[in-house]
Amino acid sequence: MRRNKGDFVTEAIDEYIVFDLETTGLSPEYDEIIEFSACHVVEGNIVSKYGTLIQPNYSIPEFIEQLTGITNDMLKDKPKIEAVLPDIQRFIKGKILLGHNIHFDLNFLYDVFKTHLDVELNNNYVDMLRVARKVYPEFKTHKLGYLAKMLETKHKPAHRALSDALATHELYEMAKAVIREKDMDFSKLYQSRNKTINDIKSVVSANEEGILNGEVFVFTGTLEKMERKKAWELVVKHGGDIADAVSKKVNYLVLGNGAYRQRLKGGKSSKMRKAEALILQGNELQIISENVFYEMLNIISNSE
DNA sequence: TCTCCTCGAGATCT
DNA sequence: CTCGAGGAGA
Repeated sequence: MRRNKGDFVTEAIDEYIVFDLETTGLSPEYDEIIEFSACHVVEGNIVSKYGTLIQPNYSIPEFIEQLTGITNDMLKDKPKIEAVLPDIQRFIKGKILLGHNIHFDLNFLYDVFKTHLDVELNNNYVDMLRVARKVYPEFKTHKLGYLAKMLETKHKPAHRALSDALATHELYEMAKAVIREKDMDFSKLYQSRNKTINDIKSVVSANEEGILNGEVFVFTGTLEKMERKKAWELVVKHGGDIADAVSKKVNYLVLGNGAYRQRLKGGKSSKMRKAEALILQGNELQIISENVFYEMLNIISNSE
């Protein structure tokens, strides 16, 4: 499933929805949501809560029953996801979302929104995991349970949606306090080597009607005719999107001409192997040469 | 030396 | 996904 999610928020925020899910497993594709809990926080205080258990279509694995304490028996009279989705939608509408390793929860939620409401979940979000890694780099791990123990949160995570959401809320408020004390620049929390990609996305104005609209590109190998940065700019200018690594959301892997020739001799980069694996799984991803990329943009290719 | 790039290892969610 | 080590080339 192609996901067009919101953007991560780089500044400290005082109003948000902190939420957590329990699911039947780790895969948004094959597993289901069995519990949703969320709190609306304004200026550090919880002003309202919403939560519900959810009956899945398939029974819960025993491992999940053990982990969460949620049993098949507990869910047999509970509403199905379709029935509670409108309430969830109302509760989070227009708000910034906070969660621990939030992409996990966001992906599940995104998919059910798309399937049952035909809506793309595009709320902006903050990932407590990323914040914790930057604020507490000395910690040996940044799991929710470990953070809660080290920082002595009042609410203890218990692999239940509400307890974990409440712990995440406390941790975020604590992290904001540390950031203020140490005068850290919150926007820097998200800086990585990926920065150049984000820079280009924010600086280059995208053409909404561009010929690459909705297409996601990844480059591998050195390009012959221009710097990779320049190629990224071209993609964004034509309405496309760029990524650093091959994943299911990627539509095109562009091979620098050097890599293309190498491929003819059997040499393959890891990006290429990953792309081929995804294609075998039925994903609509194409591997194209640098020259074909220029042709897509109507830039005349004058070699070979 | 500097910059750009690749690759492997380890992490987090249920 | 993110980080660090190390290659390739200017």
